[in-house]
Amino acid sequence: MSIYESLNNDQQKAVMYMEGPLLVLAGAGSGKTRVLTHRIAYLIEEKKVNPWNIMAITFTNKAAKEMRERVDAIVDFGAESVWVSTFHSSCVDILRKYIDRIGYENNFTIYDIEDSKFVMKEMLRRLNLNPKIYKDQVILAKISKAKNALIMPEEYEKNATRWEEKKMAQVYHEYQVHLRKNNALDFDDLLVRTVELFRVEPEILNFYQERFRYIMIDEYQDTNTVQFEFVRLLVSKHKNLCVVGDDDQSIYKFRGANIGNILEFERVFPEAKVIKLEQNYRSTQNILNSANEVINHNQGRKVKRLWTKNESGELIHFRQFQNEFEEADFIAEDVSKKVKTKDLQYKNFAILYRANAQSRLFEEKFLLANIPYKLVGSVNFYARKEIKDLLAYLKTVDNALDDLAVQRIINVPKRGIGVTTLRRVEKYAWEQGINFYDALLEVDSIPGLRRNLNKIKAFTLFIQSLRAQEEYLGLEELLEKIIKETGYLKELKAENTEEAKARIENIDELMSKVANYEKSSEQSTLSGFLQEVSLVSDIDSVEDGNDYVLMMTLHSAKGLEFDNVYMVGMEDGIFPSYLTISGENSSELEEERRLCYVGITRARKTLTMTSAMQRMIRSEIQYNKTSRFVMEIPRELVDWGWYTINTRHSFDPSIFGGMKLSRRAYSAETFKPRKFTVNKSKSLEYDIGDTVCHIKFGIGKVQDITEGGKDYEVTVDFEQMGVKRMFASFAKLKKL
DNA sequence: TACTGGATTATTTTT
DNA sequence: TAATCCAGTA
Repeated sequence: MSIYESLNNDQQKAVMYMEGPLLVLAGAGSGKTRVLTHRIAYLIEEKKVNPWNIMAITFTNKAAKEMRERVDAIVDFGAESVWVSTFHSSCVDILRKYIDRIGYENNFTIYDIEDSKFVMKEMLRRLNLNPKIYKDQVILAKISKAKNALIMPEEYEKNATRWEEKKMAQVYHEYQVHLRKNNALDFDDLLVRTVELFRVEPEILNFYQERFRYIMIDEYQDTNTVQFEFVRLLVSKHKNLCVVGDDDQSIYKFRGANIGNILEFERVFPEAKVIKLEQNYRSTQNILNSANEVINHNQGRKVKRLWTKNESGELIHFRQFQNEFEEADFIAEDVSKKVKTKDLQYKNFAILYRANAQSRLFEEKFLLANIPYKLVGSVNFYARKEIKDLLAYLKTVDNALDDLAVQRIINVPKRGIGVTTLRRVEKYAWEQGINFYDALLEVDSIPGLRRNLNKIKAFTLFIQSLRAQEEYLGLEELLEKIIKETGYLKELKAENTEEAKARIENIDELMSKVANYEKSSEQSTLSGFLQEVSLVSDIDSVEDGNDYVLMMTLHSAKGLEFDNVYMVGMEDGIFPSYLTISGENSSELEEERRLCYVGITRARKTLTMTSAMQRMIRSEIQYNKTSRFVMEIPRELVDWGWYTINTRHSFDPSIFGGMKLSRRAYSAETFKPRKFTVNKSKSLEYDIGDTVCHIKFGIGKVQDITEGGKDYEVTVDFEQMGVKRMFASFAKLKKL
């Protein structure tokens, strides 16, 4: 039997249609990834297309990785030469080869948002603009928007009518000048510069047109104008384009995603064929019907109606609570109960919320209930301070052209080199037209630095010695050396706070990532590692093997699926968010509704929506109505519970006394379930009868230890909290 | 230069 | 609530 027989009719059509541009309108859970992977297989095996000529583009590394694995699994030969990558990494690969044609050097650095902000702040200061009016974030957002719409500074200037816009254009221009001078690109530039390269160098474009004869794009509804142009240029020769998307799942308009790309696909490519995939393989009938009804309240969409052969399943559960504490309590208890009684795994559950700030309470409750969880988002691993510091050292050693990296670490740890000194060096570098680091090397000729001469020399000496050693030291050893000789770790250890401990763990994790990189890549170089690291996001780290409940925003959940989903904070003012209902802009409300649709369709078996009547928001108590989205679900599809009167979960303030998490962003790392699997083989450092200490529950006596499937389960009688059972590796008990 | 405290200000964010 | 920024002080 051929692999294509397992596909339904529409899927087969989508896989086999080869006559020009194809738009696959794939509803949630309709097997779009299957279509893409099978299409790749079909091209290679039936159409005898050289795998080398096939390009598949996704948005996240995670999606790319998954697609790669699935292609590997169904294609016998040549799968590894298929180009499967994200927009951004594809562009990086192209630019590393050819960006010198448009006035950069091929070893450019990539700025993340934090870097851009830092640069922007400095720039605004230099331009003497009032930071009260010119806010770095606002300006960067505008620049990003312009870039995503492929508007260059010159054009921005031309379009500007009002005075502020003219000023804005000037800032945009300056910012680009700065980037170029530092041989740096921000995320948006990766796309913009590639398009520019294609436009000015036809033979390079031609090369890639010949190379990528068959192009496939996933999540097409979230492409922005630059991405579209990138694709359009590439396919304009052979016209073998297949895009897969769902206009109902377009949720990144605020970041420049152009829903017109999908809605007007047929206009841009008049010969295009459209195939709809409406059979859903993921969810129950009830979940699907709810999703259909909700999304039906939107105007201006391509009409689709998902159906499934799956059973109708449970009703949608809705529970309203007095306040947010009860809400979190209920969910923690519900998960716990289901895991115990129904023999489910933690990884079958996900909690989805509108904004990251909502995660805190759930973390606290899950900690207390001993439920392993992983928080996705909020702070990207590589954006954490300690990680960025160490990476900045590596960058400086690798290539001291990156002024930003040098400036970041010159006084970390504290070397007594302050802002005034830095300004002087900067000024000197500016006047001489040299790099910051090179200016540091000429410190003797910089006026007004007498007192700090030696401090600076000590720093440059340190960097030079690291560079000298880079050649024969491995990456791991190099990093180790930096950590040791800067005293970075020592300083953190001395702090002895929860936060410092979390940072130390992150550093350990970085070490293992470096080690991993060295092992997995054929020729590991410092530059290679730094590049790999610059384009990863938090969601990429979610792996199927680990057993934990996932907590994330509705946005990050796109593309994922779970047996049991909780959508929390279903209140008007939270979701849909306050700003979208107060403004009379219905298109923003529609985007929120699409977000809701995305949330609902993540669920395979059960969906629980919760809301609180009362909620503390920024130290103010808010009273919110139940979300209009909940009301848009037909009444008969919902189990309304007892609507609100649920005495069992009444709020007991004593539970919260002294239990605040030190810091949200770090706590999740502290409870990495990774440690779960690792620890099992080791025996425990404590035994029955020992006195142990738990970071939240305090001191207690071990009553029992049993060996479970993956881990030891320990029963402890705590002085304050009473008897608790917990997983050993998760609880991290310390013997006293 | 480095630290402290008061004022200020808040979505969502694949890279 | 909580993070960030700036001004004033040690």
